[in-house]
Amino acid sequence: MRLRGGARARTTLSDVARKAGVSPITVSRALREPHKVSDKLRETILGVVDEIGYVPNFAARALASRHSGIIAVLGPVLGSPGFSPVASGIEDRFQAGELRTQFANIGLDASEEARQLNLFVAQNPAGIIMESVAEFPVNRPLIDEIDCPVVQMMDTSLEPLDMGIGVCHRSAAKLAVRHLLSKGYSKIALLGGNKDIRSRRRFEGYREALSDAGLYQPGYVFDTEGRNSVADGHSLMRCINSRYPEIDAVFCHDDELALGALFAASQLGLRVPEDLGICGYNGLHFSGVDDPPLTSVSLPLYEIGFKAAEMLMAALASGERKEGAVELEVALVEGASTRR
Amino acid sequence: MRLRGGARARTTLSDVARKAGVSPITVSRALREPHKVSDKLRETILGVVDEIGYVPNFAARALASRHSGIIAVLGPVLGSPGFSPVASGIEDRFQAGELRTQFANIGLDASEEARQLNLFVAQNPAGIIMESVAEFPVNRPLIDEIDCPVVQMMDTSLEPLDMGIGVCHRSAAKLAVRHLLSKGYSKIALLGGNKDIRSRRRFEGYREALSDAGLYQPGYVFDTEGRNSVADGHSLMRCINSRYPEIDAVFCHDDELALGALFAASQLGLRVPEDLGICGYNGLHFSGVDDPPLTSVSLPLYEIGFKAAEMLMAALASGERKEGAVELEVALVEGASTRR
DNA sequence: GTGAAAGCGCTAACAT
DNA sequence: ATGTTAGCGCTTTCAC
Repeated sequence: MRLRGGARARTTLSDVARKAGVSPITVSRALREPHKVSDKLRETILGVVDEIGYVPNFAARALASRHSGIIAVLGPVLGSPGFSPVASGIEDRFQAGELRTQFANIGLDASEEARQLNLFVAQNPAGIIMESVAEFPVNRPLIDEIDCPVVQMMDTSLEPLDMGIGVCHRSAAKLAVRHLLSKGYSKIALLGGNKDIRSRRRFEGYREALSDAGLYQPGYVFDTEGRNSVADGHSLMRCINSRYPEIDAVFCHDDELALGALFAASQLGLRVPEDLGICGYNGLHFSGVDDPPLTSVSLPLYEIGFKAAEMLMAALASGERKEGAVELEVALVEGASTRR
Repeated sequence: MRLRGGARARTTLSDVARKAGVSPITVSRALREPHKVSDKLRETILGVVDEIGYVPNFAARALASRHSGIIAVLGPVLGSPGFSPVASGIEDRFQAGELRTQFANIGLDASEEARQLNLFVAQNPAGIIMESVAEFPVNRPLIDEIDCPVVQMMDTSLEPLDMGIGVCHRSAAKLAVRHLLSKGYSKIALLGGNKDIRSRRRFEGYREALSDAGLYQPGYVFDTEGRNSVADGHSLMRCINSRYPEIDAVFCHDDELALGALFAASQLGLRVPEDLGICGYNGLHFSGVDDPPLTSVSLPLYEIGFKAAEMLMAALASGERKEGAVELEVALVEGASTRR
């Protein structure tokens, strides 16, 4: 397989230098550190760059400078609605800087996490922001070896690797369940899986809150199979209703599951919130599609992304791998799906 | 800002070579073209690689070999449900190869398309797969300059750049509208924007089909504002109902808009399909959340992605930039939202 | 403020 | 099947 392109040689820094009558390094400076070059020269150089359409070669740049300018962002479900605000936060913070972000999906598998980490290490990333899926710090040694700052996102319950920012999923889940209890619901199901560490923390919070009230029922925990959360919530809710008609509230692992549950309830003739209380997780907005509007645990998703980026930049600026985890607050936003 | 990592020097190919008692190029071959190295040597070398934890430096590799091994995938809304099967098709085809795919969002803006193309050119991609958003081939000169094969996805109505694969959105839209007409609907609205070239093709198909029947009404075309299609469909449908209660069917730009319209209809007390026919676009599955199940124009999304990747690999194997567009079939999948 | 020299880590091309 | 040589295009370091 011929992976190279055509015969046409790309223009290089030297081409620009020759045409501008300066040395290559001056062109390099004009492009990366304009203030270090005299106004006159800079103007000439940038003119030539434009004229001959010079595009820098990132591989050469990365090789010579020992950094690629890439910030690697690793997460389990980058395409999910819940991740989207996080990504926006990250991109907004890096906006207009010299760093480029690159996203990679690691699914729910610690070994894929390791594989992707290795792929990025090969690229000398400037930094890594990750939402780890490993329950146990199996990839800890790998991360320790990495020559760049690492920010661990989303979950503060993990043993921190370098820097961390997130929420406590366990207490967030407790908050949700206690809210349901305070509204008079008592047979409360959990919808959605034991899939990764954050899910398990939510499960723990759910179990603790119910155990405290003497109402925990292992049979009321329902795992999802697929990834299309709305449809999952829908089918799961139907299944719950047929097998455990006594259940009077559901706490869902994410808002899409909750939305699916809401649709199913409506089709089953269950009144929400009278017959069934529904509480979601993440605090997404469905602009009226959810009728009644869903109660949800609102996470500062955008802020997590933004601050993760900020911590990374601070570490890069100082040149140190700092330690320290930041925990942000969550809030229960009461809609109409739990009011009674 | 110190972008470099810590002081620890990364192990290099030469380190491996020294330890294994061979020359660097032999290590390089053992890693990339194992069959060219004797079994014995290969075993020794891979042992050393494992032992000292050698990770190749992609920048050096890219610089020396003049290709980065990256396949750039550019599209307007990579996170959308409609794009997801396309991405799977692409990734499945490249699975286990030496090429890595890298995705980038270009939004709905031809200038962002140009910017991203330039960013990738700087990385010497092995190939590019793109879903262009430019109505006019403004980026054509840029693409002509690119030293690698380019596959244009989704829309066969564009002047082909190198290779193309997709469907004819105009006739697909016609198919949908004719279906609605055949079911006895006559006041048919169009939901969803004039945002990119594919949207406009659908609009053209819609207009043609209705004009042929003498039923085209410019006022029945409704543009969306936002990106959250379900919510958009929902609010737009409510607005349509209040302003044009006579409308008896809607053809939606995508299935999520259609889903939103379906929810709104149900809340408005409109019976689907009796009072209102709804037809979507893309052929996604909502597993029972859509009740009644939506009629939709089904596109071979996965196949488009898979074949785009295939065309690219064929071009790489032959070393030529081939020309030629492939048009795939679409099908109208009748649900219960247009049956009457 | 500008330049010369050296080399980042790897692979292509050409030996042997 | 393995090695030698040269160089990819840029940035670092140090000199002026």
